[in-house]
Amino acid sequence: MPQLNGGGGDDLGANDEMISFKDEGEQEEKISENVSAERDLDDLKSSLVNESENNSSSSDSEQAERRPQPRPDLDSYEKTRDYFSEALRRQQDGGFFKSPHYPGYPFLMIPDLTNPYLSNGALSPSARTYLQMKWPLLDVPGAAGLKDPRSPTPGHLSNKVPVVQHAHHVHPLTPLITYSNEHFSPGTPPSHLSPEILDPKTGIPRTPHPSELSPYYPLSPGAVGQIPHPLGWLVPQQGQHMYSIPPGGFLDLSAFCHPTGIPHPAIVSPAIKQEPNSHDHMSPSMHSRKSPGPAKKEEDKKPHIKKPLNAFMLYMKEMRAKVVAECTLKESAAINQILGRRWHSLSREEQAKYYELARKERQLHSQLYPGWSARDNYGKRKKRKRDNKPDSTPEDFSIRNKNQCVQYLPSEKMCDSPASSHGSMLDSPATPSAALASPAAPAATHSEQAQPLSLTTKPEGRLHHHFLTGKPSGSASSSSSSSSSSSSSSHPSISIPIGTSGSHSSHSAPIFSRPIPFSSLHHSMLSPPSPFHQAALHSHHALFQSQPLSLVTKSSD
DNA sequence: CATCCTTTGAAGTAA
DNA sequence: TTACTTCAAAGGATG
Repeated sequence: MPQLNGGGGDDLGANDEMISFKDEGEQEEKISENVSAERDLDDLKSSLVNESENNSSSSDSEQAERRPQPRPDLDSYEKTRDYFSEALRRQQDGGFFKSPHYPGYPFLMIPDLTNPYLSNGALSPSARTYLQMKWPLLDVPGAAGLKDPRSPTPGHLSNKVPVVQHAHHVHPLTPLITYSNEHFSPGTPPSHLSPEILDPKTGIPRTPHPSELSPYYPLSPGAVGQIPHPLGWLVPQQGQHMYSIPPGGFLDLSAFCHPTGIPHPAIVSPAIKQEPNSHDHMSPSMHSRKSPGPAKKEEDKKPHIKKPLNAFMLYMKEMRAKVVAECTLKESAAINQILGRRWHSLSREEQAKYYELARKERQLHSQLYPGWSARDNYGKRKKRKRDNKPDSTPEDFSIRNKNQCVQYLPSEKMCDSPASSHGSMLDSPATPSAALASPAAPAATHSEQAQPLSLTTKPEGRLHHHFLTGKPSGSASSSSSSSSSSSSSSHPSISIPIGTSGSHSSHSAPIFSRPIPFSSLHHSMLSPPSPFHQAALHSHHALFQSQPLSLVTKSSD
């Protein structure tokens, strides 16, 4: 596996995270990434707050609360990481807990309870049961592993419930685990669970090496509780916990507590949103919860099978909690913007992971639901009215969007992008010029400002394909302006001719909306990401930088 | 209560 | 083939 961190890898991983929001002072980035990040977040928050303040000036309190505690999590990021590393090491040495590095990945999902793709009123899409296991795909200790070092502490564990299902906050990657295509065989009876490879010596389940592990381990609900879980905890997303603590569970909570002692913000909210219905086929105990309703009929008929999550969605699920924790933001729209930026700032390796996961999910999905087509879901969701009316002129775009002219994210101080100091990333940050160039910036009239941000990101939106996917997502071509804002999103598309070479049309090359400074092109993946790629890319690992994506771009002159 | 908002990516439809 | 739309998650905001 790609050893991303040769020794200092950890740091890189951490940096990645921290830098994401860097906006100004990239020069000092090295010096104070934390600070920078914090500041960024603060700005972000402030801006958001301001928004709300405008509406109602009540956020003082909010600000107040934020200030005092400048993201301890970040501060302790390193520590935490180390902490975990050490813990891991200990475990590997024979420690009782074999907790994986990734708090989130190591779980097995019990298929019975969970079809992530089934959702529908009656079927809770998300209720899932997990068992801990090693994440097959992410066995890249490097960046990935450190992804969430701050793993939240299980706020409240319950041994009463061997299987804690949680609704929305499922680990994003779990679905993959569940449906791992490679080993998935539709007909396989879920009876043998054998993920638990007992350590011959200790008798304690050890986490099998990915290679020896089938990602798909159907477990019967009953069995779940019996399997001694090494860890028994999971990184709750957004405050949820799903664990199954063995009766005798020696859960050394302290080990998973936030080193700082400061509870992970996410943990604060105990309110677990449980999907009311969750499963059609669930464990007996759960069954009692749900009374077969009328809905059932429909389900039987045609359960709503959700689309498999794409890479970004997977990423979102994973990171959302973190972002939420870091910021006081609550609005998903805002969070998503942040996530979008972070996404862009991810290194190739990291993105590749998600693409890979997404790919597998799709495969799995197709295996599970051979006949399913995305089309099936069309129209199920109320159609957004956002569609621009065809006739709407480009300027209209401002209209549609909204009502809320909320600028969710503050412009990251522009895109002065750090000049991409390192340009390494996939998206290499746009060169300032590019940003500037963006024509998009419609002269912002007030209304248009409504989405300043949007400009930001979206511009590329359809413009770029991901280097990894290589698949054209849309129109990259038209460079120009397209007039209409095409995308749904409302912003005029920016057509920034990509600088450098952009050209690569040839092999569907990824067209970065942003100039691609370096060779990225050259690895521009002709093919989907693979670990190998990652290795190749390794050299480029860079700190992610902020993304210029954004924001706003000032209007060009 | 339903939909919007917002993000990226995949897949669908229409031309 | 291109261009555009829809949906996937999420949860506060809005009508």
